[in-house]
Amino acid sequence: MTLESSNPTSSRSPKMDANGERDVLTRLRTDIISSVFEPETRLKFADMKTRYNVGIGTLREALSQLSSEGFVTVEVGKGFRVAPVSAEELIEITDHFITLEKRALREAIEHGGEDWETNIVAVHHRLSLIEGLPWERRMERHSEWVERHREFHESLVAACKGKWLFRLRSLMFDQLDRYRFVTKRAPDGLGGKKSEEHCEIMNATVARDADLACELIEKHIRDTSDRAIRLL
Amino acid sequence: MTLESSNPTSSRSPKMDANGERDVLTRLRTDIISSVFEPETRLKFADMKTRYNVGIGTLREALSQLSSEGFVTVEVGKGFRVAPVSAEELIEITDHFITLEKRALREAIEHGGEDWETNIVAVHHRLSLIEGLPWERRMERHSEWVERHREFHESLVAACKGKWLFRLRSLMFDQLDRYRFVTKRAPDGLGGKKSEEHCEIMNATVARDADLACELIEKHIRDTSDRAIRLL
DNA sequence: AATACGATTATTTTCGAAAATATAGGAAAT
DNA sequence: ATTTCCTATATTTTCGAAAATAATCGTATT
Repeated sequence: MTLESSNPTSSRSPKMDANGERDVLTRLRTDIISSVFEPETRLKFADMKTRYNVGIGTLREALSQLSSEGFVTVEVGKGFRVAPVSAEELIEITDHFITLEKRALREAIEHGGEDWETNIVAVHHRLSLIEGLPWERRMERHSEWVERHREFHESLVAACKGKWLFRLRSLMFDQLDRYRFVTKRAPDGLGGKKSEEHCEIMNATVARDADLACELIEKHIRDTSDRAIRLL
Repeated sequence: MTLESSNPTSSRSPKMDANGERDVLTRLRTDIISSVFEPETRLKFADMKTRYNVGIGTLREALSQLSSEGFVTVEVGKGFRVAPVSAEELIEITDHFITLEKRALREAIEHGGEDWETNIVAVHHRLSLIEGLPWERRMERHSEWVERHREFHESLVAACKGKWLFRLRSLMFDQLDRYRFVTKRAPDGLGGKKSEEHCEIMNATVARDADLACELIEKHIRDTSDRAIRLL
């Protein structure tokens, strides 16, 4: 069995269309997360149609799903907008995410098997390849880093029993990602620190030290969120 | 200011279409919650189109939203199905809901004003009008009871600060509702007990006794869920 | 019998035209 | 100048036809 096939079912399947392009739902979500559209921006069908090269119906479907996920707001008869952001909301999302992530992590540590462990190490390695790069290179591949970072955190909790626990924590993670993005530009010099933290989290998790892993991950998330709050 | 206009913004707006009919998303969700379709049933567009008298695109939009909410599953190229149910999932949903509802209730008790209080009393009264009926009458108006019961629980936490807290707890409430429905037929004789519990919960909440209110509501939810688990 | 293949049917998915609705602009009335 | 009403424009929303895909069934081959 290859590592690839042992991958836990991901919350977001790749969903490539016939041409090998990511589908419009995924692309739109990525664009909102990475602030291609400012908060409150109207998402007109005419524009979106040309931008993503899909029909109106397909767009509506994607947009209404994103409204369920909280990325866009909808006012009947007046279309869709990118959801607003606020420091207050970031604080709340951070809080929920930490609670859920810690619960999920404990469950995963309790139930995870060898495949789960192995996957964590593999995914972490891919992440570290980018995090080890000098600042400029890292920035070039930022969108890739975002994806690897998401995969890493997901791999940690992939073995958690609760389906809804996983689902809710993933919902909150994606929301956090959007906020995390505002800190992208700041040339922190924290790259190294973050990379170290990821390593420590991985070690504690694989060593099945739930208390330590939870403590580390809480601090890790809280730190980055606090940074984002100050920049908001 | 009338009571009606002081109503807190509901998570689910009525969304009537031009003819005064509830929209397809709402109707479909209600039908799934109330087990009109068995779990795992395929939801074919041809059938749904005639049943709800809407176009295919509109249906797709509704169905993909319901998949975000967890009511239907989707397999690309093979359409939509009613999500499965299991005792295991019910246990998990109950657990999440209790956690969220208690947090939300504390926040609401802390921040709620006179409008919030008044609305609770009003909505509770409407609920009690049905719950006071003899068993047979109650069964006739069961779907109405479901709606009133939803409104009652929502009114309790309506003043909670956290938008996402409210959102997540509503998500879980709707899922619970689906499971709650399997207990409909059972002629329990618990109607009176439930009605009493609702009254006590209201009293504790309006009296701002957060500890008591949380204790009562936890017991209230746990009891009904346990009943449902046994019947599953 | 079992398998593989191709043709037929059933179903989903995509798309843009048409209907419904909201917005903007401009003339008339106060 | 402000409001009201009508017209023109812009935008959303709905719908079913057409394309793409999956399932079914019968026939041929081993």
